Amino acid sequence: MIDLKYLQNSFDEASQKLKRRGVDDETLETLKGLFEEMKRKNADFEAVRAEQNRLSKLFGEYKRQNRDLTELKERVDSLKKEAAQLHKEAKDTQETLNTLALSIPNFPDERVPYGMDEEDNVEIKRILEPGKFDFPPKEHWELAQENGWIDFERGVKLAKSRFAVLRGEAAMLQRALINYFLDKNMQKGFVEYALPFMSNSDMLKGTGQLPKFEDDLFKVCEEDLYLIPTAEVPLTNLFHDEILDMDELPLLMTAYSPCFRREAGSAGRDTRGIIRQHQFAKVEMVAITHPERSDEVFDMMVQNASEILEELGLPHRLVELCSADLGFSAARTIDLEVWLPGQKRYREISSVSNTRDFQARRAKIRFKDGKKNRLVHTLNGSALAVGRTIVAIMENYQREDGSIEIPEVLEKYM
RNA sequence: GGAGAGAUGGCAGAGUGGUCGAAUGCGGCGGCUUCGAAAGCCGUUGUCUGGGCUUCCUGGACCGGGGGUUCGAAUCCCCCUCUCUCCGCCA
Repeated sequence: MIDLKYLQNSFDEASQKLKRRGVDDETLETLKGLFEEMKRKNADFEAVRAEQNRLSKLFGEYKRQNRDLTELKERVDSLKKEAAQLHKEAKDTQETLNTLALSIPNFPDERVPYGMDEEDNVEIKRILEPGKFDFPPKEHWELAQENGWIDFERGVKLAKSRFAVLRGEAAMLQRALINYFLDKNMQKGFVEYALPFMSNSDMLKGTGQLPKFEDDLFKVCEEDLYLIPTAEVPLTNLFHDEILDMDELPLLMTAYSPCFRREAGSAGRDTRGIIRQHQFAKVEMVAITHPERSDEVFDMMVQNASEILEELGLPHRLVELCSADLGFSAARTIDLEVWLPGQKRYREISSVSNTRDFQARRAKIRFKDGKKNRLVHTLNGSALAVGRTIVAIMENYQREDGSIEIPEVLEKYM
């Protein structure tokens, strides 16, 4: 959630920033108006309630002194009525305000380039040259077929479309990658967690998936539980509604999890292969930092993901997302895109975001700075998406006969 | 799934209608003591939010969540959620 005080005090600046993300001035005017109205109504209510409290205290005294209570009761009764009315109004306004505020995306960082769509993302650098092939490289689904690695039909039979089954070496490769990624992250100081793969709605509100993006989630019937779309949700919310000690920051956490996404708006996209599945494996990094240190941790996380790709021998590039392509909670995001020789293009394999205090405010994650409680910064990033890494290895390590080499760093994991 | 017990501050745990934002203990923080430490002693110590003459003063809200009774609710009533114990079932 954005800082409403900041919106109130620096409206022009704030609306300028959000306009770049497609939030119109009218919405922001409404939001600001509601905020001010809420404050006013609260003040009105509190004044009446203060008087009511004062008289109620008197009541006890009068009674002990055996004084006549009729007049006092009348006065406090009418105050009570008035307070109830004002309280209801204040609460209604608060709720309207809340609903609207929860739907506003984060302010983009000053560094974020302005853009209309993903075409306006800015490439920062390329790491490793794409390899040369003496034969036309195949796409991963062909290779999957030839090697018996992925069973698409039976995945669909077991669940529905966009589910697949990994078999034999492919399944082993997935297991190897998970272990390799976790080891790498731990070397960088991340602590490994094993987490619930379901979260309740409060947690999903904390990280920003709810209430706006419910359609993207799988919900468990009859329970207030959702399958997690990323381990970012449970990792970040580990410290939901907690006040941390400043000297335990930064908290660096990593976890493997399956990720479940309905891909509601993606009908028809990437229908072949396992680029876009309802369930995929991912190893996630999450950091909870002091607000002044989130930038350096961000760089470290991008560096870490890039290093892993480099060790795997996978050519990739870093892309700074433009304002239009930023995720809802992110102030800044760098995507890592891996080269797929079969598709002859770069595809997202990791995404590192700094949400600054946006999630922290929603999830109430704070730290003690002297006497004051301040909001932390939260960051998340994949290191890496396992399914897409398998795709990348298949396409980059394919031989002319269709067989697939295993990257050297993974040998001890297989 | 059946039966019962419970949910209070960082933790433990009192509080059954007003003077309770809440005893006490532990922990934390500050000080005294000490060469230093431990022990001991003294003091301090919840969160959110509004206002003000903004190292301080002051209003409101919060005792799992929601509603109700009452001039007044942590305390009484109703609903929900969660936790624990026992039994059953089960990886």
